[in-house]
Amino acid sequence: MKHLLQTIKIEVNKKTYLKDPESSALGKRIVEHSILLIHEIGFEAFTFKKLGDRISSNESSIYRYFENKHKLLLYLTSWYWGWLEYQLVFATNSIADPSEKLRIAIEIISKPVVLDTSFSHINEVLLNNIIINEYSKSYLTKEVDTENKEGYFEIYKRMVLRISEMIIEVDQEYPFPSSLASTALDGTLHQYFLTQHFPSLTNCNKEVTPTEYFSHLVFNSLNKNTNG
Amino acid sequence: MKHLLQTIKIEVNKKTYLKDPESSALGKRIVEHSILLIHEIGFEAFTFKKLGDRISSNESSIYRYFENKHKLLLYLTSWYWGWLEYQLVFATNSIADPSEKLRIAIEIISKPVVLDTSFSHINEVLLNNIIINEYSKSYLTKEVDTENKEGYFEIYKRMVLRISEMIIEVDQEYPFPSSLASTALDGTLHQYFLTQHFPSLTNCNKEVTPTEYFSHLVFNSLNKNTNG
DNA sequence: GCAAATATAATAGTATTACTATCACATACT
DNA sequence: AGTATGTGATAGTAATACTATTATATTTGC
Repeated sequence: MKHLLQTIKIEVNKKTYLKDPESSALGKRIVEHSILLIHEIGFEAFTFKKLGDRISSNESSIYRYFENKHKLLLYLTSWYWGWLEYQLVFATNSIADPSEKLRIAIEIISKPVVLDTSFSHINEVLLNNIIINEYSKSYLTKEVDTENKEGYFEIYKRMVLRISEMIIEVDQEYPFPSSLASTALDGTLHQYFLTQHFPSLTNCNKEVTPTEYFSHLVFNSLNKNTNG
Repeated sequence: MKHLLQTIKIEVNKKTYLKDPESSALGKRIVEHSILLIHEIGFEAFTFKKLGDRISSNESSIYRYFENKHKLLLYLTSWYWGWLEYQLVFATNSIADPSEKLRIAIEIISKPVVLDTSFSHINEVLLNNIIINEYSKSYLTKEVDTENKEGYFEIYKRMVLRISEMIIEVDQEYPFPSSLASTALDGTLHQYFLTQHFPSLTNCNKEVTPTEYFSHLVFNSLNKNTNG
């Protein structure tokens, strides 16, 4: 599996970058250290100037890779969802039983992220934290409809669609498969945020995982046999 | 009820403002038009200079009411949650049956907002839209822990706590009351956002309301009698 | 191994933002 | 009438979010 993964490149929408950061050492350093720096100071305080200083490179050089920090965020988040989608597909592909498949899917999207050595310049643990803290800022903008049309959220949408299809496989009668899938995906990020900053608003913690909560939530919604 | 409401003032944390905007005509105009302008151009593009131009007043005058636009957002969002909390308490207070109480609570937090004439300078419909599009930006910051300690999110937390308590009343055994309450509150905003911008990721629309979805979700999670 | 192409770095410059400070004027209150 | 308070106008600063230009490396193609 390691060998297989080494040859994999996560495909993100080419419009997120001007020049593919995977195509050069500087590009990879930009991505690597943007994750570290955004994690450290937050997306609002993050600037290309600061990143340039950090990697002993120049602001203008970074602008040759990314139009602006918003596009960089779109790149990072797309990469993350592409990476997670890969995990999802890999883990659920061979499972025949619909319930077991959905169970594993929920586990994949809600379990704590661990480092993946296949992508050495990307720290998936910190990137996951950036997703928790910054992802919604990538779509809560006035440009969301334009950018959606341009395909910047394709991978995320595909993730929701996949989970939604798994839900339908478990219960054809369930009336809200897309909503439940999007709630699980968005809700997971939210529950992790709450454990970090508003522990009184969640029951998730070191012992109780979001996976338990969402498994309970999803499976109790399904096969209620409302006609029976 | 109208009479009663007219004497009500929604109490927000005094630290959100330097001078109470309710205390003067200019203050009310600032609040009124900040809602219109943020709704129009989004929080990122919103500046005190633009707001000053809009109300034929001066940037510096607005700075006398609010330290910065982040604090103004905290003011607006606190006001909104305070207003919604009032609706919640008013609507559920006299209900004895725990299930019915919770049902009404879910309805209150998830139904479309309509104009409340009791607060003439505040357009609750547009404010609700600002909450949907901007609320998470008020806490997805590096300052969240400090600001949380300073009480800026008290009303929101109280809302979650109230709903969580109602959940417990319906099912003492349910292991995730806080998580379910926070999922319902945050999830509602998310589902409304999806209907507007990512309709393929939700089943909510003109016919199917978030209320139906979340009622189904919550009540099917409860009283599963896992020990039986 | 050298020229040409390309990538990167350095510098400068612009418009806007997010403020702070000062002063002038208007009104309100006593 | 005199003082306090609120508001408006102007100016100024540091930082941001870029763009443009030029210089200097580095790579590559022959």
